[in-house]
Amino acid sequence: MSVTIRDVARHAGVSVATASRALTGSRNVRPELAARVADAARTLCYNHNAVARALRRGRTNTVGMVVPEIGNPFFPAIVEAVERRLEERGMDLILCDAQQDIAIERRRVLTLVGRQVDGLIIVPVSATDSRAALLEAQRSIPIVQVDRFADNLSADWVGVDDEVGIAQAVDHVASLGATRCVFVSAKPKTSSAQQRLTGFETAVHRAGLDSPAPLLDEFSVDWGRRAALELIARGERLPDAVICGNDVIAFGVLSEFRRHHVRVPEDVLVTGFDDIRFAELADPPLTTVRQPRDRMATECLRLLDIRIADPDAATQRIAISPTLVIRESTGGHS
Amino acid sequence: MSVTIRDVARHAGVSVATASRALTGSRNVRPELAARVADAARTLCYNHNAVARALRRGRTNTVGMVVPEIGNPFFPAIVEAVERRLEERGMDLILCDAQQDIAIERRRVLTLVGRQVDGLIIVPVSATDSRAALLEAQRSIPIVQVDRFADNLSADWVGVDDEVGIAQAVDHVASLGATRCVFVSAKPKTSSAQQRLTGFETAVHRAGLDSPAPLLDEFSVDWGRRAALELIARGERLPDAVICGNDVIAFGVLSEFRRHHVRVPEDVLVTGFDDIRFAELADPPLTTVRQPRDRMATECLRLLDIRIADPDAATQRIAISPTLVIRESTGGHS
DNA sequence: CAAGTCAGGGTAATCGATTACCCACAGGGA
DNA sequence: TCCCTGTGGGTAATCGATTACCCTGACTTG
Repeated sequence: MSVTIRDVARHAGVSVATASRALTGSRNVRPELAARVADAARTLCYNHNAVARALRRGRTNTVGMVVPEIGNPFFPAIVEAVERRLEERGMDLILCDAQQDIAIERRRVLTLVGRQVDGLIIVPVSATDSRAALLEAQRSIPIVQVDRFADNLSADWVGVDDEVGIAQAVDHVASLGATRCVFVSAKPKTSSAQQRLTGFETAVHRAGLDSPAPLLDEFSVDWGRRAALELIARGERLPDAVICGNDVIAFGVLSEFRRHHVRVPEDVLVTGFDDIRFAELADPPLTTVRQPRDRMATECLRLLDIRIADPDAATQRIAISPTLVIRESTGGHS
Repeated sequence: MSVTIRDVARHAGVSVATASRALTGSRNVRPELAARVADAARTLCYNHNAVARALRRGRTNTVGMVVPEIGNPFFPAIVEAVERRLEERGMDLILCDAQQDIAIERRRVLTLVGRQVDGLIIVPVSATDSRAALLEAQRSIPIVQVDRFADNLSADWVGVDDEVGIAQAVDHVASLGATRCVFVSAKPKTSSAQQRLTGFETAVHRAGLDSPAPLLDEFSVDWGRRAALELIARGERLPDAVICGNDVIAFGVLSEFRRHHVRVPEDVLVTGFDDIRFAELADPPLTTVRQPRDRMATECLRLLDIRIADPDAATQRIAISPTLVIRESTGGHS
């Protein structure tokens, strides 16, 4: 059914070795023969079998990527940046979704290893529970973590400095006169959630702000809504500012505040984290901490290159400083 | 470096055939030996080489998927639904982004073919220009198109009935008293854009509405903004309703209207298409046409199964009826 | 002119897993 | 007892491309 290099070789009247060499350019071939091979390949519509090539070469020219859940727009944004970089160098990306489930994540990772990808880029689902699978995979292929990292794992990482990012948000609302400031984020099951939480605590302490107990559950719109409802339902005075652990939470908060006629920024300041594409389209447009995705993607592939070249190179953790983007949810002007 | 089935066989003191049979269960093996093999595999941390298996079996247990641009949240939503279905049956997904570029799309498709995926699910970038690559790929593997389809291509398709969807939106605004109704969408380079356009024209005609020339460019937030600006800049009376070709355009329109103090729905009604996750979080929450993504994913895999089983089965086009979700952008209540 | 070098061709080993094919042996039936 | 069948084991072919290795002939060089 499928056209193989044998067919091409026969059609061109040369050996398979010559056909292969002509097609891949791995060695010189007399121009005349090369042309015959090229013709044969074209007329037969030859398309090389990447599986066979990968088996022989032991490399696939492909990197695998696993994200916790593709439904959170922050991840497609990273994926997009990585894809673009890979595209430039003619490599492919195999993308997998872990559906926020460490069992699925593990299966995906092992599948990618079995598929002989040249490297793995992963945003781990959990700080504690993703470790095992990564440790196992690491014995076979280079791994670079992005955005989040697993605890106690000696693997490269690139992300933003979450503590600095949250501190920027806190300092910003403090400078606007906020004195009571609540943090709505995810349970510290991921490194991001952990670091943003400690970042928040450090920052409010340093700024001398009053902060009720943080509301922690998960990075979702729905949780943002429930948290906002809870704040409203408490009946006490609303905080001056709600610092959200990421943008989707902030979306939920904004939406629920709007529904209950809590005005942002007049009554409460709200900030997010990530600067996903829709942040500037929220009502009001969301002040948030921007993660420099292109920069992250570039660094990420650089780390991967280094590790592919030398699996024993010292592991690096690169924390890029994020920037605060001020919009109307804290009174900025659009 | 890597543990192979040879190592497992040696360690268990059996032949590779037995090891393979024990591990895959492809034939009976004496329980005692099976246990030895299982032990060996466990202690050596054997992970089968999917590349070698694929080469031998000619199947990969994997489907490939190509989407026009993963940045548009509608596509990750479809991907998510497909992934979930595949996960249920223990298959993998290789996802690629075509970056809205038919050259890249072509490369991705051929890569997937070369990688021997068992089937290909694609949302074609262009109605006219995606055809060639798909035609070529079709000779090697089963293809199912989702959401959009390529012209003159005999391939399965599953999507929503765009004409019906747009008609629902038009009828809805007409029932609310709108008499002047403008369509903001993408140039008819994709089947969706084409069908939504003709759907719009048919519907306004049938409803006897007045409609200025449609504003057509691309499915992006930015175009939504520019289109809204243009409507405002014209200086004439704004239309009663703006029907958008998809949700991201509607987001742009809403955002620009808000910036210019055009009230929605009081001054203008606005509708979208797709019902992406953020549609209900827009300000005001967006009335839109919901695409039943799970249903589409299910149908899509069903079609793929049929085609894998019988490559010569008659091609099917399944148009699912979408439902209108009424929210505040047309005066509905949340 | 002999020896050495090099370019370019072919043959066959190789990557790792699966499986077609063959063989030995046990058990059953005539 | 002899033949037949079924079970479970091993050996080696196989998937398709790449490439190690070998060989031939042309060209250089002393």
